[in-house]
Amino acid sequence: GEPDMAAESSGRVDGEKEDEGWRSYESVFTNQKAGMDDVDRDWVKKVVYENSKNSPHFRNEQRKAEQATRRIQEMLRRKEALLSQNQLAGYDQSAAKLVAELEATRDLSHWWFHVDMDAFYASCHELMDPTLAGVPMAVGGVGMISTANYQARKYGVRSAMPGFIALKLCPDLKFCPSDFALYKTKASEVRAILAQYDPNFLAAGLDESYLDVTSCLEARGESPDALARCIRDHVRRETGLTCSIGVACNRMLAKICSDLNKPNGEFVLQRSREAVLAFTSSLPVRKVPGIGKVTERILSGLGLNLARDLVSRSSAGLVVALFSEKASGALLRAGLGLGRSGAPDEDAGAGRKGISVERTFRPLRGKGLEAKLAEICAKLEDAMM
DNA sequence: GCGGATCAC
DNA sequence: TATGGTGATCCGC
Repeated sequence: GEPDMAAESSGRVDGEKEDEGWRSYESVFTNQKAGMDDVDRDWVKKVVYENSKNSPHFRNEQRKAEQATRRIQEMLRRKEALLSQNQLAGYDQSAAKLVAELEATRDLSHWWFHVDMDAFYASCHELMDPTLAGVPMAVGGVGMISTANYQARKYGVRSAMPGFIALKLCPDLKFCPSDFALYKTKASEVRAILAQYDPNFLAAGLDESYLDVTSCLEARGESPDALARCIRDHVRRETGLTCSIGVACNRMLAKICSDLNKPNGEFVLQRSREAVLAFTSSLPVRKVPGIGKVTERILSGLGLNLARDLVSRSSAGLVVALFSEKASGALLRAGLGLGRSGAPDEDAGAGRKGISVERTFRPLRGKGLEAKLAEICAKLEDAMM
């Protein structure tokens, strides 16, 4: 069909240009994700763009992107001002001091496991109906997908994607409505197993847990690799679910590591300063928890693409100069590969600090807005009881 | 103290 | 046809 395609694209009506907007439309659906190595990203990008470009949602995304662009330009202006006034040297000095202080807090004495269930919701449904495992399937509906199995990911279908767009990418996609009772049941089965390796393990959502296995390893006289394999086998044997495990000296690094050999794999980062710094030297900043799409763009604008760049002699001062104290501290820590390695803060998860209910609804053109508000308030009232 | 922005899941 | 919901934190007013 190639000649036909060529004829079609050259036979366009005069003055009509093919819409190339998709090339610059960086939706969240095209970045690298586990199971999506073989996806034709340009094709996905194009399909998402074609199905998005005229929607209110798209215009809102554009508004947000433009605002981020202005923020980045403002930071770059401040950088140029500092450079032209030769003020960076002072920041370089205070940054060097901060980095030294942070380095002194490095703790290599723990072994942390981050256990991350593979495509958790989708895998739960596959357990209930094994025929689902062989076909592309997503949890959710035409409105929104919360996760997709690996069959579906081959087509570019992924979490947080609207189902109607996923259907364009994969017309045979099967949907499973969410079943939180099922996920909670399976999650507690998994947690019962993990508690055998660290009774104080830290659950992060239904499908992620952090385990401090330092003492467990000593008691068993085992290597981290062997224990990770043992836990994954144990979970699979007793629940039928696979997981991936990241192993490192702190929770931040362990979390990054659990993603590296997903699904059904593990990654061990050796417990030495050299190994950690070598790791951050090739680690894209976007992999660091807390650095999202916007911060990645800002850092990229400053020429900072790898975590180690954040603490380099030439740019740590820039980070300190341009970001707030909290933000720069977090960035420098990330660059050094520092993270929490002690027992989880007692009062950190002490209690919920807020409660909210929100609903998306179609435009009401002023009519029925108060009724809608009352309805949502009633749901909030329920949630508070 | 509040609302907007950002981020994670 | 059509793009979720909850909670947390930070920051600038």
